[in-house]
Amino acid sequence: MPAQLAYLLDRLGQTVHNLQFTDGLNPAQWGALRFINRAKPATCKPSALADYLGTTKGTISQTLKSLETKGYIRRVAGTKDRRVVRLELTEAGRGMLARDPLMRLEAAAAEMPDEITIATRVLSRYVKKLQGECGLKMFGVCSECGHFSGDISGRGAVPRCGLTGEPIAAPEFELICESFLAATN
Amino acid sequence: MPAQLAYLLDRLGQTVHNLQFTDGLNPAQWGALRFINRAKPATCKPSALADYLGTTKGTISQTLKSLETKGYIRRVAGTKDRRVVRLELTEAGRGMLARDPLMRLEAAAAEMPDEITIATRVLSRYVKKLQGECGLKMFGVCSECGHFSGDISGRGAVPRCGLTGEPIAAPEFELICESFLAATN
DNA sequence: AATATTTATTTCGAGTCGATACTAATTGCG
DNA sequence: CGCAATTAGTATCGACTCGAAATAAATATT
Repeated sequence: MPAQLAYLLDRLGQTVHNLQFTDGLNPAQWGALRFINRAKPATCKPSALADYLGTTKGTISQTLKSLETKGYIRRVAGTKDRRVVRLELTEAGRGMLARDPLMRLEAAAAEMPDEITIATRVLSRYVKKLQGECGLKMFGVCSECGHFSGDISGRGAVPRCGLTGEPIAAPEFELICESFLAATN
Repeated sequence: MPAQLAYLLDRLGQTVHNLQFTDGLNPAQWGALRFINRAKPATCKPSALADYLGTTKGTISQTLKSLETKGYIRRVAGTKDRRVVRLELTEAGRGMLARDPLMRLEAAAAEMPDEITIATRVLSRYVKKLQGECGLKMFGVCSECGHFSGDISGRGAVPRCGLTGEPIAAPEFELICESFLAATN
């Protein structure tokens, strides 16, 4: 009874981990593909990915090397700052995401949609708190970001990032940004 | 919106994983300590642990070697079947469990007890289904086992395992058994 | 402009993981 | 009994991970 939640999340984490040894990839490599697919171009770089996955830059470097060898990503030298490396999915990499093993997590919830929807909402707040307490850097999309100002619908003020001051084009709203500021609710 | 749940569980799993690099141990080693601490003596053996964690016997062998070197467990040769190895925690190993990093999972839920209790119930069913679909062997305690018969309170029929036919002593009710049969509800 | 500091990434070594091959003990069966 | 099939665990190999040190480019300081 006391350690109920910890036990459950331990088992869940284990299962999620084990699910991801498919198609010759491992959890870190799948995580990298997902990140590159969903992050803003400016956030598509090794250091942001390391923060996102909570591992070290050294590990990420190896993970990316492996993915590049397998032909799923490209490492492009930065233009403005020549230290940064921009990460891109190849066509094969994009194709791979259609086989993402974590889609099974959605499938398993299909028969209990209502309850899962509620539990997901609670869990979402829980994960945020947990990440904060454990020093994991928080990532998120512009439309939920504390820096965001303007109107998504396009009829009001021009959507803009309060941090950089730059306007944000419509398709970028739902991409992961490393400068994400969690709303304080 | 579509991949909401998968994203959340991915992040959660990542966090749970990262939490467990403490005190010179890693997630697999912590998992092994927890298992040995909570499993029946007859279930405290490498093969059961491998099934429990969803890894291979080879990997477990190395995990146990590392834990033995560090002085947290003992490997005792079996008496009846001389192939099996019985695993035991040392005094140091028991002390280590007081520092289990997953206790932070409980701590993070302290401020939202009611909601988490509900979410935990839903999640519990979800994890069971997920484990079933993903071919992960299910483990559980006698008092929730399909093989169990008798009365826990001690006033009714003698508690007994329907598989082995053996009576079960009180403190064993809450220990993990490899022969666990999930109730079909 | 020269030097120091910071930032971004890679390289390296020790330890770990998953898959497979192997050894040893037990069981099944003729 | 005797020998194949099964089961439990260990050893080995290549790939991967962590953590620390090295490299390289940009920024700050003098």
